[in-house]
Amino acid sequence: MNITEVARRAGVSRSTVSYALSGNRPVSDTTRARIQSVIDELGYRPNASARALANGRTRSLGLVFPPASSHYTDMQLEFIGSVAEAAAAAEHDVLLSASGDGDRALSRLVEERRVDGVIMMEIRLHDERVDYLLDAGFPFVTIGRIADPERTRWVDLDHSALTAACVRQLAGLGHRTIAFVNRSERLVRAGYESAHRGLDGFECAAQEHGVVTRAYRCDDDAAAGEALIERILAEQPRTTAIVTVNEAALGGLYRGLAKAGLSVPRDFSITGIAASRWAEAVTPQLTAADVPAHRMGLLAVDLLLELIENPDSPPRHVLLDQPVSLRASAGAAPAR
Amino acid sequence: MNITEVARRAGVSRSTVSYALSGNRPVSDTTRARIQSVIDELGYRPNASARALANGRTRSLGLVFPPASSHYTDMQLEFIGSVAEAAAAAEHDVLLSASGDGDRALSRLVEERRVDGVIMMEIRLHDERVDYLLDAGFPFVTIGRIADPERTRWVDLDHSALTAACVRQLAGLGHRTIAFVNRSERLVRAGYESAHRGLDGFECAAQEHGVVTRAYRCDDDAAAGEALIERILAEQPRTTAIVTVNEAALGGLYRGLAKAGLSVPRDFSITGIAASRWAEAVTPQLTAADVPAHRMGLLAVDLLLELIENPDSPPRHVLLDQPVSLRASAGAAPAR
DNA sequence: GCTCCTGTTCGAACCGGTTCGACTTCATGA
DNA sequence: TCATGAAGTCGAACCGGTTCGAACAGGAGC
Repeated sequence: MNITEVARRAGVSRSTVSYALSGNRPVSDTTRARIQSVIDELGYRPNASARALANGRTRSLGLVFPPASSHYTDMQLEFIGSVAEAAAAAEHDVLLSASGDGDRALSRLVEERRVDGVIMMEIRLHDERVDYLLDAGFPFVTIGRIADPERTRWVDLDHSALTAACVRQLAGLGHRTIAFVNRSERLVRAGYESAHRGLDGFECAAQEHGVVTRAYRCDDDAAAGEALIERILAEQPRTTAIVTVNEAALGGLYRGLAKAGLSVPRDFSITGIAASRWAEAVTPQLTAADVPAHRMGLLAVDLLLELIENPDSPPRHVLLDQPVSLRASAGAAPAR
Repeated sequence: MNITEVARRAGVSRSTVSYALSGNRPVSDTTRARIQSVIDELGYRPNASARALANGRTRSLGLVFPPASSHYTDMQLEFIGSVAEAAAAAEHDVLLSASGDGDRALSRLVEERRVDGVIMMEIRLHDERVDYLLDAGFPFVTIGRIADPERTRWVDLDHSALTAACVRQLAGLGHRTIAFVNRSERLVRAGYESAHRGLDGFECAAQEHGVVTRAYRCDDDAAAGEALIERILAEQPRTTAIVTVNEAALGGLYRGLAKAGLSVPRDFSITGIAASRWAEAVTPQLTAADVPAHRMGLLAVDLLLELIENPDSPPRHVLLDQPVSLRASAGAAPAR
């Protein structure tokens, strides 16, 4: 059941079938109807590889995400889902590529022309994958932005604005010593964008409000969070609040506080940036800026498709702000 | 930089280049070396679409997962990641397809020959997608098994054995009234396999141990879990323990118990099946069978690749058991 | 010296689509 | 009446690989 068979049964040439399907040239109504009835009868569907070969468009998008060695976060899952959904709505597929530094997987996608464009997650301030794609002239959109963001297309959450908002809120509640719980050592070292900008926003706002701060890095799991609380309280006992961007450690942070005999939010406040799922799972629920992963996925696909359609269009990007959802984990600083 | 260009520069025919690359026919060492040096110089990579068209193998696998309307679980994320990883190791790509009941997306993958085979998640006991693929004679592996599992290939966690183990453990601790927290109404209604087999295992074991039970369904979020606890305690006040297969509601269940003034595990025990990430995030940590999502992903890819290589091989499947990780949420039944 | 075999290479056909140029037909306007 | 053009269709070339059959060379065996 290929196009030749359809043409034969409809008594027309292969090109006429093609034109009837694509609409790229006029086909008479009667011919079109005859072709359509053959197609319906046979259940014909054009072969994707052949079509891609002929017109140079695969109609799939690459989604490059970090390999399993690093822990996944809920934000990533939601993001992947929304990208798949948005792509499907535009009749595109999504090709997953778990590609780390060894960018074999990425170059496979690009150089073998498996996809028309790429969405990249877990961007670093200086990211060789971005340089590679720019060099190759291959269409791409990043989630997160590199240090010099003007030449590229991206969707990003304004992490520094959000952590700053958290500090501002805590300062307003009277907190004077606040700790920052960042992502893992490995990610920070690698130059992971959101970790750095989140920290920047935190420190700037803290300085502005005359708050004493200390920043910590924390592995992406509950055990690390629990251990970190102990360390924070030992190193800076006057700490009365935390701003966290590490949602995977959240449950551990809460447990650590409980173990230390601190009740949230009476004795200790905690805020940050997290997927709403995690923010709502902990008790008391976390006052935090929710990561709009779903919206970011849709936007990334939009931007990429636009770029693929029109390769010469100027760089575009979207910087998302996000209100802090007031839940129950931040309160007035305890009297001391 | 296509194969013609490589052939021209190496002074050989296109077929010789092809044979040098594939090894499907002998090529002299000197010729091979000449070709290789041209390839290195040009950075040539064969075009994936052309290759797929010529030899009928796309070297990609489809991964069909539920659409975003239903909530994603951590198990799914880990699974997706490990599938991508295993596929990459075998030089295959993974094509995501968020396909619900309207199986447009699935038939696109299959009929347009975008993939060589399909892995399907969220299997139902009676699943029309399975019937469709069987009819089409298309290679596939399911995560979870249909009611009549002998004809198909699958990887499944033995949910009934696991929930039974949870009941057995709780019964041994003296609990006499135990509630079961299942997945959402929608999923159960749809015939979602793990929900049904989990419930079966729970009820059989309960009967065996003379335990009073009641089964509830719960939406996949914290708020639903919190509300459910209230309902359970109202409808069956003698309940002293819960078995849950709903990891997304877990945080809410804990919160509900705390709100009711019940301390875990002193006043109330809770066990179940959950991704270890969630089990470890709650306080006290959940005694539960961990979902081996990573292993399941690898196995699914193995099974599928084997089937693609050898389409006539007999159905194979893997039923995974999993020990219950003893953490801190289950204890002796309170004296009454 | 001649045949046969093996190793190596080439040309052509093919996979299943898309697209370009050219050829009919037929209606329109001068 | 005849040029003009638009609508509709066809054949051929092309996208970039793979694979089959045949050709050719050189060495072994007779």
